Amino acid sequence: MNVSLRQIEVFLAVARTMSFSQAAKLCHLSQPALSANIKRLEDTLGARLFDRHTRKVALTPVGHEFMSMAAAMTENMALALIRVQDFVAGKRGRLVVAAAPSMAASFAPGVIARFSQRHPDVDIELHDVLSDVCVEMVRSGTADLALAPFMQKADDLVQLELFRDPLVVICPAGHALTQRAEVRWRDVQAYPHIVMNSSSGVRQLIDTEFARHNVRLRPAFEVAHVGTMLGLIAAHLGIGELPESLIENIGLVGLVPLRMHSAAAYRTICAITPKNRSPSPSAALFVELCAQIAQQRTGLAVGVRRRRRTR
Amino acid sequence: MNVSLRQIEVFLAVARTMSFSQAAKLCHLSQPALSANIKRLEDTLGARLFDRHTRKVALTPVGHEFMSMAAAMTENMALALIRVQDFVAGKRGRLVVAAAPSMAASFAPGVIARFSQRHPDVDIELHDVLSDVCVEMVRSGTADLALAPFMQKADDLVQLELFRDPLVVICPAGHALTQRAEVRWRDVQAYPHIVMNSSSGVRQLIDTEFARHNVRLRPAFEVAHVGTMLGLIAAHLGIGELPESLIENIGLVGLVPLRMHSAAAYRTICAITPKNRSPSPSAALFVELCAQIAQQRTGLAVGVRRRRRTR
DNA sequence: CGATCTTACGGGATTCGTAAACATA
DNA sequence: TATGTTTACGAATCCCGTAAGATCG
Repeated sequence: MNVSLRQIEVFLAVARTMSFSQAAKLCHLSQPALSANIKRLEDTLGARLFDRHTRKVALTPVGHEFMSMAAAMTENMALALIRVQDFVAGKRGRLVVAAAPSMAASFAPGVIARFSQRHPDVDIELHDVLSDVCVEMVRSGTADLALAPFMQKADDLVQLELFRDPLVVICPAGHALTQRAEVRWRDVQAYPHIVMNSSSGVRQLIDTEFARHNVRLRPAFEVAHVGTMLGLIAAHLGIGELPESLIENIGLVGLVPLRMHSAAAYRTICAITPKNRSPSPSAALFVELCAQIAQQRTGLAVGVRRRRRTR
Repeated sequence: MNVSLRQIEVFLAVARTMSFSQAAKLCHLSQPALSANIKRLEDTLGARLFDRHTRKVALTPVGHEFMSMAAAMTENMALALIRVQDFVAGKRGRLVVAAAPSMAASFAPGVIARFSQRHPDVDIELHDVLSDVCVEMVRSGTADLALAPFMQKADDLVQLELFRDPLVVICPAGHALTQRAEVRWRDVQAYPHIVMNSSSGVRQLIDTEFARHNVRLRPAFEVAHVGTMLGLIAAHLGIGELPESLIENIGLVGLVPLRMHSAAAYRTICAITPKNRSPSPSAALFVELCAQIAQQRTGLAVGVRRRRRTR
């Protein structure tokens, strides 16, 4: 028993116009072709759907029954297809974003705001977790994408580079370093350090950089939270390095951020997606938007400098 | 945008088996043909539904979305088709039967009982109205069929003859006529008559028969209801003719029914349906059952006579 | 006679199956 | 290498449109 959607459509046209020839025009079919469609449908159902008299066409009882079914069916199908199309267009759906703490605090909110504005029917879920967890969520499929620093040796991931997130040295206001024109790793070495504990991505970056410059790290305190670090620094118990993004939206009271001179003192922030799985359309659009905003952000920074110059 | 039911079916097979080749077997298709189906579906939707790796197949997010839609759609379609099939098979539906008073009191209930037993999901509506109204209900489509006496000049109706409903003369017990071996119209003439008023089908039949036998009707009373007639007869105010069916299920107290000798003293009871409109399947089955039961009824009547003879 | 549905038949698009190519564990 | 999907191509099928036929007002 096979009833095609086309047959249902044709049937409804006849039922509405009560005429084979008019229905044929509506369906862009020749009248005999439409007749054949109805005939096939009637054959498969095993009953006549229309009583054909010479001048008029009328629904049989079976026709009436079939019509209520057919109308509901086509309506459902149309609605369902629109739903799927909206999903494909990224207008609808659910999007799970995993963001490293620094991104969750700085870059992600802006992107999410723009995205929600453009795609109000996409439910967005933001997980602010450590970089490693971000990547793990992407790998396991728990998250559609992650905003996190670049990961070495991750062949199963697509890591689209968005922008560089430089490290800054956080000092108490009036600290000796604030007098310097530029800060180098060896300048920093002299002072006691407040660092994040080793599960943090920032800590790993700092360890690498210290090692690369043959500078020894002197951790005065190992903390888990940024607030703790800032508090300790404000109390003159040491200085610390943080990604610029992490303090981007924080008002520093009695603290000064200093750019590092080293060109390598940055993390590359990426939009990370699984390589072997297709992204959801909304995820793809989200990544695209991330790239756009990252570009604008870089461009704007340059623009600001120019403005300052021209003043 | 055109998605066929076959494509949905094929898609679901792949989604369930997570394998193109296994799904091809389920769908009785060659594997390349199935691949082509999926490809076409993906093209019309504008998105991949499966991620194909060499060893395994996985649903994309769009695939997941489409699956929930597709599963619901096929399920609805299957249920709806079953509903229609049940309707076509007469297992389900609504059946409006118009029955002349005599039929509503005698023949119809038995048929309806049998029919309801066989087709419990058919809602039956019985209208016990005068013959003329019965026919009008069939003509207008208010009723699916009528059980009523044969109508002259009704080319727009199909009148399937079911059985003959003979007239009987109702006399008070001990009435002179009860002595006779057989009752003829001219025997009846001598006595005052209780008749139904002229809107009744029975009255029309009696008038015709009296005229045909050149016998004059002497109406002592014209009544509207059978009960009234029986009461008047019981009070020895006259005698009357009624179709046998009308008194079939009534206990006659102090009254005697006598068969008329005349072979023409009967009404032919028909199942009446419209000629130009297809009947609903349940109506057709009902008519068929009427014919069967009518046949059995005639057969049984003969059987009873035989039994009496063999005693 | 005219309007309308049905039947008959040739042409074209779609879809199928076989065979070969391709990709990955 | 073995398993499983994709591509290529000839063939069968299905479906459509034109033309002729049938029926009723």
